[in-house]
Amino acid sequence: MEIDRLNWKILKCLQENARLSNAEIGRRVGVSSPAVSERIKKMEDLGVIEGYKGIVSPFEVGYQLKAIITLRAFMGKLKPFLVKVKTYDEVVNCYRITGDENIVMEVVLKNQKHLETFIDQLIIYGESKTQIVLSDVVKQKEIESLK
Amino acid sequence: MEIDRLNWKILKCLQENARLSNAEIGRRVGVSSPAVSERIKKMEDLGVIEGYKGIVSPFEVGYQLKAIITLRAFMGKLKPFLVKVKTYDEVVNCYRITGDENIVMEVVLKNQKHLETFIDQLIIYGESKTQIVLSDVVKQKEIESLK
DNA sequence: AATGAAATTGTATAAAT
DNA sequence: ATTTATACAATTTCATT
Repeated sequence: MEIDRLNWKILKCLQENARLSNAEIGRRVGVSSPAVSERIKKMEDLGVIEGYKGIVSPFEVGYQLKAIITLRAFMGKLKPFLVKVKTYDEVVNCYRITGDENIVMEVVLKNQKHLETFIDQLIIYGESKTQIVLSDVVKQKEIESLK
Repeated sequence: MEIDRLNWKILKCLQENARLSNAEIGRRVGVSSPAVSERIKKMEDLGVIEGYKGIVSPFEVGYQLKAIITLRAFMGKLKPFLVKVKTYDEVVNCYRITGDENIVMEVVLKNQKHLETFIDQLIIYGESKTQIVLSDVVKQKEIESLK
């Protein structure tokens, strides 16, 4: 697909604030609202835009801890884990990766006790390593046009 | 703050599709649109809602590789890195963590060559380890009410 | 592919329960 | 704190260029 300069401007607006009206986006990028609407629809249909997410602060709703947990799955345990991990409310992101560890997860937790019970659930699937997140340095940075 | 059942329903709607109108959210959760509007505004003001992001597919816009890169910073190099990392378009998430490594990053890249040039930029800051992402198992899972 | 105009729908503000 | 009423604004559809 051809993402022209105008579409990139629209994507920038939507990545900054997905609840902007088409009219407001139109004003910012210099076209009419039906034009914005049509371009957005096309990018949705083509999968360039995957969706629009309201970002909830885990901290403000009671998740006081964030951790990065890697898992080195036991033989035959990777596939069952890939199914199970989708059911954990605590896991906000999970990737299958190359290397000694098979899995890396970003996890939100209430407190140490919650962390302990969560890690206990992992032991049947493999060896886990936990690193506590001290701070978010970069948070869901916008995707930009590659040069 | 008290997030009641109604606010959780509204948050669920917004996390699924941030571009839903207040009227549509009202229909789904069973209240009028001004009620939705006021509750959303309050949650925004309190920081429960951090924002609304349009999600762009890195793959569809030409980033063919995703990697998890950890960095063990050299003495005195962590702080300069924390400043520098915010300027990299490739880094979509970056956390400071406990443990041997100080930093973990989620990075999007065009291809192997791009990965190489990116990693080369890191060598002045510390020792990096790169793991290629094979698949997204869980992707920006919604935050749910803790029981 | 973008605009302009008409009909529909949504938003914001106020007053009232 | 939510609803209803109202005025204003935005969205969608369609005809036009």
